[in-house]
Amino acid sequence: MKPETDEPSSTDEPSLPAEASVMLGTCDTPVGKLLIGCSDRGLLAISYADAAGKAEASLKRRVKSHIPDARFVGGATSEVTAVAEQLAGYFAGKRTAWDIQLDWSLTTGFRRAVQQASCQIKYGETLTYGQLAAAAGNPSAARAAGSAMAANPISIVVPCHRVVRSGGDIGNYGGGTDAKKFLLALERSGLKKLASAA
Amino acid sequence: MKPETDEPSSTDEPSLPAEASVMLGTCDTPVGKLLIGCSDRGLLAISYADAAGKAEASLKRRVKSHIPDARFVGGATSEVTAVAEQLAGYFAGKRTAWDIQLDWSLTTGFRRAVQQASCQIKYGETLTYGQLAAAAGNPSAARAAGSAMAANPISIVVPCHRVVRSGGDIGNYGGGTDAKKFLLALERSGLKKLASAA
DNA sequence: GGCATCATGGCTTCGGACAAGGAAGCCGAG
DNA sequence: CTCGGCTTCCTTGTCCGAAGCCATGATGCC
Repeated sequence: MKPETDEPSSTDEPSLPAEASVMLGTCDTPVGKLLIGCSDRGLLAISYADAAGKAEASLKRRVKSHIPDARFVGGATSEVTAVAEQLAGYFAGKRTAWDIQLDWSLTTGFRRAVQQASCQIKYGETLTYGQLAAAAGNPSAARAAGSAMAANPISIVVPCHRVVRSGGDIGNYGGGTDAKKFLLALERSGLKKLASAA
Repeated sequence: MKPETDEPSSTDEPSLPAEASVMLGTCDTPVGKLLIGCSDRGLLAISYADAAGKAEASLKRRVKSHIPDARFVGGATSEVTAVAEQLAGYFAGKRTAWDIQLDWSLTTGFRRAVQQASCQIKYGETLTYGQLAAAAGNPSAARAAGSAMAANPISIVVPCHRVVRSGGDIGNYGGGTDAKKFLLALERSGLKKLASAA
């Protein structure tokens, strides 16, 4: 092993394939059309689509900034359709948890910690931005937790809609407060449905 | 696999041990005392020691900034002594190549590319900063290549002393220009010795 | 209750200041 | 005239500091 290795032997990144493909797709839901992005490592992003291709361009830019050599492939790949199916189940009130491998590549640092902490909030329950910040390790970083939620790359599956203001207010939401209300109502009714079924 | 994973499943870093130990040691050479740092992944750093512990503190800071949870252990570990032995052979004019696993963790981006490219320069040969920049992928970044060499974490083994000015000038060196001259002379005489032995 | 106000913390962005260079041009010595 | 030495103006990737941003929270006032 001479040290004169061309590029690799970086010992840092685990020799990831020079070219990473990211599969893109969409999905229609009661809260609007969603963009779905999957890498070979899991679900990378879910974001709200808009009429113009603005959201998609924004998503692509974001991916590029974290995965410089990403290559985008469209069409309904199995990874994307699997996610879309679980989303359909969720919006039908039948699914209360996800069975999806997540790829956190689009986020780092405290924000990632907050986003991962939010995954602990169970279906139908809510937490305060301050409580979430505490769960992520810094009780006084409530506002930063807000920023983290705003930067959530995987809407709905990473349940940022379950985080509300401390005053009882519902708080803001990237998809609009109406969407946030809808999701929380959906989960409440889903819980009732399950309870009555039992 | 629910998405609610506490911390890991980051899919980004390959689940490295939360605590990385870095072994430190020293080595006396004709160009002065050297600091040697090894991680469990290979040789991390070689830098010129100074009378005060300034160089060591600086090295520790640098390690900390790239490997936040690094823990330093002193003493002559096998990794460090193995490096010291190869250095002794090199300064005795008997060794012309290294058999050491390198850990590039302390450097990134273009600088890492330049430093890795410099490893292609063979014993006793030299390259221009501009040529090196070209080899690293950007022919017009000669000055940036200089910065990269100045930031070289692994002196001597990553042969930044083999890079000289285009005008024929020897150029600068972290260990002092005298040390650079010494190393180049050592390698020239080493080549002659090998030639006469053959 | 509703609202203005300040405090807060992490992240992003930007502008400027570096630094182990290079090439052109100018000048005086030989 | 020619060449070494010098100045001047490129050049480029990083680092550093400052400023701004925000999906909040607690307080005080009406």
